Amino acid sequence: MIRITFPDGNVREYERGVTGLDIATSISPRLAQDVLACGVNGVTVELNRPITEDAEIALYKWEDAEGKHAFWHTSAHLMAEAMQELWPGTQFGIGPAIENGFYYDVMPPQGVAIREEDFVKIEKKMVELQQKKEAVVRASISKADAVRFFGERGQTYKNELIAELEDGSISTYTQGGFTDLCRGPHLLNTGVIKAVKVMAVSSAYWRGDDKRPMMTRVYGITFPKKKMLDEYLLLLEEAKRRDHRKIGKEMELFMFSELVGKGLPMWLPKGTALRLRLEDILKKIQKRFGYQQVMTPHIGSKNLYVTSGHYAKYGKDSFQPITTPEEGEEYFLKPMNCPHHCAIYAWRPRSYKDLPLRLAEFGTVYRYEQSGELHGLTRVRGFTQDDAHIFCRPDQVKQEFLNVMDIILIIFKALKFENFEAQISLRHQTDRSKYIGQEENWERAEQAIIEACAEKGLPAHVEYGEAAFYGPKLDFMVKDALGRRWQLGTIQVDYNLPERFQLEYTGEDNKKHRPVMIHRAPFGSMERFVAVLIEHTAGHFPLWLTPDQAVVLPISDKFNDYAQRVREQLEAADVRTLVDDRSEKIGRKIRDNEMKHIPYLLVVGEKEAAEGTVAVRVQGQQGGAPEVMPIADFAQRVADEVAKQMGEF
RNA sequence: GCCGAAAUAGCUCAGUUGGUAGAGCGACGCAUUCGUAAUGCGUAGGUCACGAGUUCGAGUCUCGUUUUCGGCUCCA
Repeated sequence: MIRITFPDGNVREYERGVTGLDIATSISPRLAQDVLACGVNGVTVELNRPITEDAEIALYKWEDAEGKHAFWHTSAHLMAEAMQELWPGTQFGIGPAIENGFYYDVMPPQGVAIREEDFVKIEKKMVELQQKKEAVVRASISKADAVRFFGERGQTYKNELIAELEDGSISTYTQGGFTDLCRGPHLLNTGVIKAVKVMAVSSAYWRGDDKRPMMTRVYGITFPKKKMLDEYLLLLEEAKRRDHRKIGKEMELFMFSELVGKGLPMWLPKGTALRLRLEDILKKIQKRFGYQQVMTPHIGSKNLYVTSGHYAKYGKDSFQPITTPEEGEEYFLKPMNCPHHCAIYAWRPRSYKDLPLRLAEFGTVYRYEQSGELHGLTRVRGFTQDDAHIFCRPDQVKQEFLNVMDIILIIFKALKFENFEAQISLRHQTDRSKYIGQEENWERAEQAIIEACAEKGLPAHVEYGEAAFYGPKLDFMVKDALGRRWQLGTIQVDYNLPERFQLEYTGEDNKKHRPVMIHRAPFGSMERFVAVLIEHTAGHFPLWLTPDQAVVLPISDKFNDYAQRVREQLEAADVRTLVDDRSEKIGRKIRDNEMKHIPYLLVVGEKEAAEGTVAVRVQGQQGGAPEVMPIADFAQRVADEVAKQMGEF
């Protein structure tokens, strides 16, 4: 008998050689039906793997990441099997499960190109194969046998993978007529894959290397129930509706111009209004936290970047220098604000009494992003960071971190960003050759970050080896409508720039010391933040942010003048309104969703015409009578709501 | 940057084997003054992204360029 420990700490005894499925069956038939994979001492394996010694076990269902992973990994094999049948001679690369589904990199036979038209064909074949309910069989195989097996089938990519594996650790999985080199784990049977959808096809280099052959990457997703697929597709539709590029256009927030240049967003009046409101709020908070606003030029001399070290590292891969009539004079568009801020620090001798010195700037920077990387407002070539640099003593790092975290959390909370993650990036645990700065300072800063997170009760996961060479950092990631993770707020410790710029302060001991620099940007960049904010709220911004708080809608042209007067009164009371003197057109606009992001609809007309009243309808409210109230009351209502939303600040 | 797809009116899109450029919405004008997501009629608006080529003839076929989209790679 062996002892099996469950996640809740329960222990049960089973026969030696018991499988995950046996254990699930012993608990309940329902569980046996739902379980997809199991974890044995932290390693995920298939359900029929015999367990031969005492172990901690976890049973994974669809709801668990591990269960989904096995499900999709097996689905990738199923898709490969389908492609092998459709296009014999297809060579297979790798086919992993990903966050939403799976993909398989394949090299179709000469003359075959997999296109969107083929998706249905692949899906049909997958369903056909799935209905055979083929068992997925694992086999351990020697390296020599593996080489022979895949060699005979012309699977050169597989052979390349095998070459890197250790003999004795190689396994294959077979279902029906398809055998794949794979570590697993997999489902026991393809029969549970009830709903399949091929999502996309694109290309990817073999092993991500642009010197290697270009393979066809086919993306798919599968579910144990048809209904779940339908729901997922609906979610994707919803995500498309929330796309910041679409809403940005609808709301007239920003634009791009081929004439101006790619990746260079321009903020339209409404977008600018929204952005300025965000900036104002942050400025207000920063003032409270002892920041000083500065302004610096958009370009800097080559020497500035040679000093900072950025020239050596990025000079060739950035926007190329601006030259002047003067021989040998070169300037660069600034890719970050730090060097300028360092220059401000060095402007005059600093005392320990000056620290922490917190310099803030909404600084527009220019980075030469690869053209294929550009994406709406989330990845652009010109953007504005809500930047600040804190120069402080090493022992002040923790307190400064706590303060910055406060700022970020105030903002995230006010905007109801709950779906964020924090990541602490520290040095590699063993290899510390690439890091600059004193061991003692690193140690102290890393500890400070960890402690600061703990003190704020912020769940953060630690990534070793992810720190920049110049210092550890804490990043805040938010998910957008499509589940993509975007880095927004960031706090980074920097030992490098103070060194390179020879920054100093005079300490209590009357000796020169080197300050620590902290980079921080709660929003990250205004562009990306607004993009994520749009997708997060689907364009329904908090009342204090939205460019138009209300539409004043005359029921007929007879009331145009009245609507105009109502608007004036509201504007005088700081309510931002939009008015059109053609009621039916407004109606159409709203129906066509051009104004669906404006929170209030104010109808003015005869019934309400008692001078000084409006009929208030909340956007999205269907039917029913609007609420009639005096104009002043509405203005008060908006003011109250805004005050409530801004109470945090 | 690489692979693939796309680009037609302000917006969303149609345009069938190459034969005079289309719709809905929007804009503008006229009429309507009507009762709670909303009227009718009309007008203007396009070098079919740009540049070459094939052809009697190109939105449609070929090549190049630009931009956008989906991926890859990269990311201070």
